[in-house]
Formats: sequence, structure tokens, C-alpha cells
Amino acid sequence: MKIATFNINGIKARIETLPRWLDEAQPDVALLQEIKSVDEAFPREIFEERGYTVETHGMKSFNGVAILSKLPLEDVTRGLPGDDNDEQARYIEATVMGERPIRVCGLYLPNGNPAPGPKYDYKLAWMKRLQARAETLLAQEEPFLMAGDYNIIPQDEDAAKPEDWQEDALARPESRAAYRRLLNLGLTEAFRARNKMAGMYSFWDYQAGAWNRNNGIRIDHFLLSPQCADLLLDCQIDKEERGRSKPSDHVPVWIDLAA
DNA sequence: ATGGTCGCTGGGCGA
Repeated sequence: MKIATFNINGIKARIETLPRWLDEAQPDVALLQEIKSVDEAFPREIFEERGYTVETHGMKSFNGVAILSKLPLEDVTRGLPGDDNDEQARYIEATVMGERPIRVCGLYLPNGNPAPGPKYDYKLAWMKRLQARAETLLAQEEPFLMAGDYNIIPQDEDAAKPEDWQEDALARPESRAAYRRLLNLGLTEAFRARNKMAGMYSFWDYQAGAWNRNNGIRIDHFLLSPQCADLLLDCQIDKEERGRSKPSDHVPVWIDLAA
């Protein structure tokens, strides 16, 4: 089973790019971030006619996540538990009913800039809630994954120019420590588990010719529970998408599971 | 080089 994560940076702007990528890459499941659309305006027919079930958790203008799946979805939940006052649409979960059911959590972790400040406090608080959710799911000892735009550069090798990011919310020590605490629960970061080579990125800024200079960062990740990691066959980045017409500033990352 | 470029939206914010 092929599961992908893709921060599309606006469904309206990706109305041709996204279906073309789906037709070529043929993921069974696609976790989308930054749909930047309310649920009612999401063009679900485009995906349904390709055989996908569509579940969205959107809001006006910003953020928004979605799950596309060729397999049935059960127990869809929207929003990250732990703060009833959080109105930002950044999290969705569902169980993919393949031969082995897998709980998938699609997330758009807060950017957190400028740091320090209230936006950074929100990011760290959100990561604490994500930690709690991971602990709850781990206790069930079933296959699950948390994937999406983490807005975290895990290590210096995950940035072309790490010196540019030292004070940034994506790479500050508190950000990296919170991400490391997640991993230390026993989750496997799929790309690092399957690729030894550094210099692989998932985001290139639109500004200052970042793509042409390969000035990228790796911030889109798959974290797998032990039972899910046992099924991991491969993890790759569809880097070439960034060089095509009307690209998102992120590219898809995908895993292949023996499930 | 304190800029640069996108997307959503309809002015300015977010990234």
C-alpha cells in the first residue's frame, strides 16, 4: 500500500497539478495539507471520479487538511485532542481498511515563526498535544502513522544551509527537542530509516531562486508506530514535482507498506 | 541584498 503526504499550498491553485500527480504516482492514500478551503468548496468530485474517498477538515483561507483514499475509511476524526479552544484546522485521523487496518493521522504542524512569541508558544503546545495523542495510540499496539508537514528540520543535514535556520522556529533547539521526544516514544521516521544519504529535501521556498539553487529543507515526515514500521518497504520523495509547472513549494513524500 | 514569491482574497496576512 502506497501512502503519500503532500502539502499542496492551496487546492484552488493546484486544481490541475494535484490530479496529474495522483494519476502518475497512484497513491492508495494521500494526506493533504494546506488545502486552504472550507469543506463545502473542496472539489471532491475531481478525486471521487478517480476512485478516492474524500475526507476534509478545512477552514477559510488558511491551513486545512484532507485524506484521499482508494480503500474504505472508518472512524474519521477531525482536530487534535487537548484544546477545545483551538480552531485551526490542522489534524485529521482515519482508519484505512486494507488487508491490515492502519490508523493514519494527517497533520499540518504550526510554523511557529516568529520565535520566540505567541505563535511559537502555540507550536510547542501543539506538539505537546501531538505527543499525548501518540502515547494514546501507541498503547493500542496497532499499526498507525503520523504524517504531514511537521514544520521541523530534524537535523542540520536536513537543510542545505543549516546556518540560515538556527534561530528559526523550524530548527530551534526547543522545536527539535519536542520532535525528538516524539521519536523517543518508539516511532520510526520512515525516510531516515530507508535513506542514508543527506541532502534530500521536501520544501523549497518560492523566493530567491531556492529551487534552482537547491536551497531546500526536509520538513515533511512519516512517523510510524512499531507495528507499522514492521511493514515498511520503502520511503521516497517525489522531488521532480518541484520543477514542474505551477508547483507547490512542498513536494510529495510517500511510503510503501506491506499491507 | 532586511529583498525576494506565492496563495487567498479583495487589504494584508501567512509562509
